[in-house]
Amino acid sequence: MNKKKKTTIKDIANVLNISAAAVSKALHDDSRISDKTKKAVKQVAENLNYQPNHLASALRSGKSKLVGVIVPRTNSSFFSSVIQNIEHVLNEKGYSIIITQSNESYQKECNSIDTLLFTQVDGIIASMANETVDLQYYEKIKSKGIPLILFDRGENNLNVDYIGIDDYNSSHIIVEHLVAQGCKRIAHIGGYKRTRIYNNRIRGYIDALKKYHLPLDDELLIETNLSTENGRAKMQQLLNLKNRPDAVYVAGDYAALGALQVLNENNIKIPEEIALVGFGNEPFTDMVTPSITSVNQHSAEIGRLAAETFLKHIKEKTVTQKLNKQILDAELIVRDSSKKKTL
Amino acid sequence: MNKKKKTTIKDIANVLNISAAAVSKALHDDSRISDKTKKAVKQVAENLNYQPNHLASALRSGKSKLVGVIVPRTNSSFFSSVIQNIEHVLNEKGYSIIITQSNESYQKECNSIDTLLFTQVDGIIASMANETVDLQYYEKIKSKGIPLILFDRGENNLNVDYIGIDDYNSSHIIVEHLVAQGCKRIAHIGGYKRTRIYNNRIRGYIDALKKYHLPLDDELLIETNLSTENGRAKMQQLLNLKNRPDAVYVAGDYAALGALQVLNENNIKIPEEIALVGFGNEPFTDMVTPSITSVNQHSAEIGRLAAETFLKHIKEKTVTQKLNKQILDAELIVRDSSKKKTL
DNA sequence: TATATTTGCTTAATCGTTTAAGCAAAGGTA
DNA sequence: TACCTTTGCTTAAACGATTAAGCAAATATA
Repeated sequence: MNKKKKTTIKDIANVLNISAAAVSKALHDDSRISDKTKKAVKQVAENLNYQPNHLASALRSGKSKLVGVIVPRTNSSFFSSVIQNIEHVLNEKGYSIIITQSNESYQKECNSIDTLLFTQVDGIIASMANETVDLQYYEKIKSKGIPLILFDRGENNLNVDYIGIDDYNSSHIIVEHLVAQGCKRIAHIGGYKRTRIYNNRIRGYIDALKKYHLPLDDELLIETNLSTENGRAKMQQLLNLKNRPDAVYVAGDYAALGALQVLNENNIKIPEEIALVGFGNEPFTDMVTPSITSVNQHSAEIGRLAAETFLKHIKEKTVTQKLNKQILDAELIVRDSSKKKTL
Repeated sequence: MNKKKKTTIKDIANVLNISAAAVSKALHDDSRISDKTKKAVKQVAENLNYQPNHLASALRSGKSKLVGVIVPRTNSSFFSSVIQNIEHVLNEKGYSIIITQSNESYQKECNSIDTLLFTQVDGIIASMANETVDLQYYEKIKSKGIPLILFDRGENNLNVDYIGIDDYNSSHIIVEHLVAQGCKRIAHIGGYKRTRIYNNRIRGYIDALKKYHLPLDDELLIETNLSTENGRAKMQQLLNLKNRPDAVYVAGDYAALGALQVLNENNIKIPEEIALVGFGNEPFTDMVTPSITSVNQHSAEIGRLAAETFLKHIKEKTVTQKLNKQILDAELIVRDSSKKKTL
């Protein structure tokens, strides 16, 4: 019904009999405009319910004030929290975010990048899909000269900012904890080695085993995509071994959940017979029986840092990007699934 | 490093010695441009890696090709799935979506609306925050003349499109199921009556009790915000009753989880002593022990319909909006928490 | 052959804002 | 009084695309 023409700076200018340029400057508190005019302009703007046309200013200034965020999925507490914090920090500086989900698909990720570039975002903050190995699309972002910030799932070769937790050390902490519980045959259901973070967790696992003089058994180190289904399958595989492990460290909570289900279905006592540790501290780790020990990834901090890193780029107009890692310490949340001894 | 100037249609025009207008038309397959020129233009566009400047076309055409989506939160499987399907449908038609989270806060919701309007979105698809009672900001959207589509949490008074499930009938199905299990004192931990969907669930609960000639006991009908914490508190409240219920229907899965925890902690047999039913079919309902019977809300369908409804508005250039409800049948997923009898 | 229509482009205006350049008036300095 | 600076604005050109209007050449119609 209200097919109201939107108010523009020209309308304001007409009311006050000044130029549109003066209005624009008044609204931006330019020093060359008198206080009297500024006050008048702002008053009229208010009266006419003036809303600046973002498209016009974006076109003219070359800045869209939009930031693209790419995540594998939003329905994980980790990514959701990261997003929330990115949004919070950026909103305060007048930026809006466009969220896209890759659903762990490389194809979808490429589409997302195209969409974001098409929308003229001023920067992209991303966590890569599991599938992603070809970095050509990310190079495309860099070649456009807009800031690219990676978090969680990153890649050294891209030479851009990266924010994440210390995956290598997290594995150490986990193995240390399990050893303290008296575990001697610790298995690892890990992610794919080609993904940096999972590779680090695997390396950390191997080195920690060495440190505690535990045997490194190939049967106990499994790569998978960390879905719940695969967690089930791989746990079953471990149970079929002649020499079963007495602890399983799973590199993702969803897969850990699958493992837990299989253990429960086989009436295996957790943690007495087999202790279980997950990764990610998803809310459900505290809901299931027994609750699953997991690693808190400091999602809020990661989101905040990613946003601030973007803002730093914008402020400094640094076009050259280089590998700049910000690594946070992760935190082990010990729960029933690995608490053999009352500490 | 690559501070490449972006290619514009002028660049293409210069290469071919034709006008920018001709290039624009060629790219849009205008019938008044020869096939030869079209082919040449597209070739050059490809060679120069031309990417249309979305801001410019949006400004000129008055269409940003962006759709705003407002949800209470993204880290629920329901909203995440709705979003995913909205995105899927809209992307195919050349639209991108901007997702914002209200975090159930009215203030944050208003900010989101302002941000989206500022970004010149072509439409808004929203599910309202629990807190929202003042509809003034939603009226603002309507007054801008852009399509507004509500889903899940809607409001009749706004007179806009609404897509959701049949909450009233869902309650009927739940009560019917519990009666079939032999339950005679069915409690309801519901949401706030002021929110339409929770009101419908409460009305459905009351009417279904009447239908099955069960007593309607005020003690057994509780309003709350459906958080896990409140689920715990209200379940405890029910346990403290002299005359305990033999079934509890909770209007949200997170609150149902809290109820489950309290029941487990008090060693109450589920479903033998007290049967439990949740709402929303969150993945964790299938993970906890016992698994929780819940209601599937057809998130994918809702997302698809919301997107298609938006597209219909755009196509028909219908500026006048009216209350147009699309109500889907919900589906009860029976799990251990209410399965007394083997059916 | 003369006129009408179609084809294939060009010109120029436009979307709403920002911003470099310019200019008159007021105030300050010598 | 003559000159310089500052103040407070205006003018006009962008940003990159779309599009109405126009026009010449080619083709069709009478």
